[in-house]
Amino acid sequence: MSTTRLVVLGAVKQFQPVHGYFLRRELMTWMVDQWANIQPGSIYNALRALEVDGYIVESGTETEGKRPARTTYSITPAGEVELNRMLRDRLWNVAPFDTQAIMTVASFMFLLSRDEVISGLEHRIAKSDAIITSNGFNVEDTLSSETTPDYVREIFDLSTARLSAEKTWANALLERLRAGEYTFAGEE
Amino acid sequence: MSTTRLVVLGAVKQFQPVHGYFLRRELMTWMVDQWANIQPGSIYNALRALEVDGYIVESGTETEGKRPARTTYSITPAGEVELNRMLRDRLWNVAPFDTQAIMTVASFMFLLSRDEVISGLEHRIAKSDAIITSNGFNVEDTLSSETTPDYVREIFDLSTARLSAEKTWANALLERLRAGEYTFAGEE
DNA sequence: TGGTTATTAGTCAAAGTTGACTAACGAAAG
DNA sequence: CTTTCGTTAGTCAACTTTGACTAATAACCA
Repeated sequence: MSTTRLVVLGAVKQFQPVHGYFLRRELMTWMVDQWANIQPGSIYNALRALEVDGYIVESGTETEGKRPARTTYSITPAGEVELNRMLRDRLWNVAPFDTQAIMTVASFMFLLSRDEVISGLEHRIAKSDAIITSNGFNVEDTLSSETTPDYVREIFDLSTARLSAEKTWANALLERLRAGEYTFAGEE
Repeated sequence: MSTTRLVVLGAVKQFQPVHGYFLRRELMTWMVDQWANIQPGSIYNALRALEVDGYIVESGTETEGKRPARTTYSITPAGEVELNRMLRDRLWNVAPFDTQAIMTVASFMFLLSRDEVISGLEHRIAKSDAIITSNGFNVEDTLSSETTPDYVREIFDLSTARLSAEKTWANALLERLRAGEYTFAGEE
């Protein structure tokens, strides 16, 4: 399932009952449109698709004056399950060239419990170390291979640089989470 | 113009006359399918679209035995201009959440001259510093704003972490480029 | 020598994305 | 007081992406 659907489903959960235009504004203030490349039109498409799949339901159609009608949506129990599954997938899995997973985690981590997020981040850090090591061997192979061009090493070097940066960020966040920053699922 | 089209156009330039399946294999050994999320089907679509726009032309249709026919393509003068324009755009412009531009630069820099790439990387480093500074002010604003949730700071922090990592990578590459590593346009 | 798998080369329907467009309303400016 | 501009709320046709599918040949292996 795509980032767009995860983002829209997560936002519906937080603001339900909610209509498309509200999500559009809200996602902009979170900068989600920036890092996930979500254009307005995609939000309405995601809402329709999520409804077809039974993850959200239409919970009303309001009309203020003669303005265009607003269809509002709410999450279903199946939607809650799917949302947690998608979020958990992003939290626990690290891929060498996936730049959106960690952004999704940063934006929606509070939908999981503090304990799970802390464990997940610790696991991400370990997994990142493993990928960094593997990137090093890939660079060696690239340089000694006759079919792979040498500059492919730059792609692995960039992956390594980014994963290191994300590790630094994750460590800083971990410390703040352990100190009690932010509010997570089941708190208050 | 999208990353897919840039990547396909750049690869056509390097291997012309070239058919879709060759590009598919070649882009895989460069890991382009990984960082640019390019599936096989997208390559054939990009080739058709680039032809319609006049950036490449069909330069033949080979048939070996009773295998499926292979349509081969070559770049046009208009394609060369457009390719340089797109590449230059990625080299000289930095955006806070754009993760593909620098990957494209790493993969296709040798299509520009060594001097331009060196100047462009120097400029990218300066521009990244500016965005990092601006991210800092954005975090301040986020924390003091009543409408923007506090965790949006994590998104800016991640942007800063990544830009720093890319700066480190660019500096290391710059040193090697100044020392003569790789072969660029107009060399040999 | 016959069967299975891998490689070559691509197509296509379904799904998702893009960004320009409509259309009503409120507020500000001249 | 009316024209202009921004905001609200969403649609839609054109385009791109996805990934499962076809269909032939080559390679392996018992």
